[in-house]
Amino acid sequence: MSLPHAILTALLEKPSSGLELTRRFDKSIGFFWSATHQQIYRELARLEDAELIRAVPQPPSRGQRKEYEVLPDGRAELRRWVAAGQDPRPVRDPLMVRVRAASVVGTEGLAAELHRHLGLHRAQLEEYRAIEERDFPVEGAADEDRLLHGVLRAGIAQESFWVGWLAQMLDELPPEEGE
Amino acid sequence: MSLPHAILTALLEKPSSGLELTRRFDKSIGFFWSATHQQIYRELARLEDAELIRAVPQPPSRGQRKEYEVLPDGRAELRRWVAAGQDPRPVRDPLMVRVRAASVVGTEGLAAELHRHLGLHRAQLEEYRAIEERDFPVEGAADEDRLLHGVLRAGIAQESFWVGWLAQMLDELPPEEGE
DNA sequence: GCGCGTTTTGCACGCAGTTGCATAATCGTC
DNA sequence: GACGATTATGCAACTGCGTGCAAAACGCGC
Repeated sequence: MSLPHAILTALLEKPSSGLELTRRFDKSIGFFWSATHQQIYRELARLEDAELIRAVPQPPSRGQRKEYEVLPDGRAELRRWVAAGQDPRPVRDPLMVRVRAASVVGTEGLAAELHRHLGLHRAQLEEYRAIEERDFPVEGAADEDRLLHGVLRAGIAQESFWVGWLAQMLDELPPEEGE
Repeated sequence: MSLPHAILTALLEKPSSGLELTRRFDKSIGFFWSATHQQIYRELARLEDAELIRAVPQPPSRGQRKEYEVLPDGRAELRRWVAAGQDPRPVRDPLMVRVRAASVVGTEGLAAELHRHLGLHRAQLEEYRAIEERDFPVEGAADEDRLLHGVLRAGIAQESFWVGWLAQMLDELPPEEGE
């Protein structure tokens, strides 16, 4: 259950409304924990219920912005969670299943799909690299920055791996018609 | 929705009962698409309903082994699925969320958790390497084998990445008491 | 100041996956 | 041949997440 804690983190970085959060997720935390706006609204309501966050006083009504901020209990809960243990979640990679299936029923149509993924991962890699240049231009920063940079480096390494792996697989794959 | 196709693949490699499937999942396909026995039983029932697989004739009763095999329609469906497109699922990595949270509320307790993960990934890497030595001792095999070896190489690369990344993060992290 | 699109929040439903428990057959042991 | 442990299948309830849709406020144009 990481979503509530991802939201607490985002709100500590900057108090926001549901929609703002959704947008910030799309280009930072969401790289590692994606969430739709409904998930976020639901979770904000739960966190407010649990009194870990609160909406800054405003006339509450539907369709009206509600700005949330983290309460002391929320910060404490996040601190507790950072130290808590949690096993890595089991891997679930449809592409690997697909390749395995192809080894049984034939590789027809597989190359195109690998190609498409290659493009997607290349694009993501570019995006990460751009963020790195923008946010971490020099080495030797503060502890806080080193952690954030570390997370970004993980993303870059993962995407680099996929780009390399997909290229190699496409190389080894018997060519298809219409390529 | 990869589970039914993972099961079809496994059944094509070798007709099996539900429990056998569960066990084979735990040490092959399950590395990339884990599943519990309940998921597998439910999915087998659905696949049988859809007439993609069938139970080889036996006195059907509870607690009695039911061996399943893939029907022609099932093989066709799997072939169709291999060529189908599917976007990579959004990443969901609790550990990255945790590190990011730590950059806001402090790293207390984080090192221990990173250390634990390092151990787990090291162990998984060992397991993959053992499988590689056992199943793919030499290069230049058949197409089918090259695909399977490719999937395994992906697993090895991922685990290697984690081991390296975690070691570096632990290196950079300020040391804690009681380490 | 009225209509209309946009922004922001939210509900309802369904599916995939997990956990806990139940039930039936089988096998070993004394 | 009775008992308990193990094997094998399955049901029920719950949770997290995704999709589709609705509803309230706001902003803009005329």
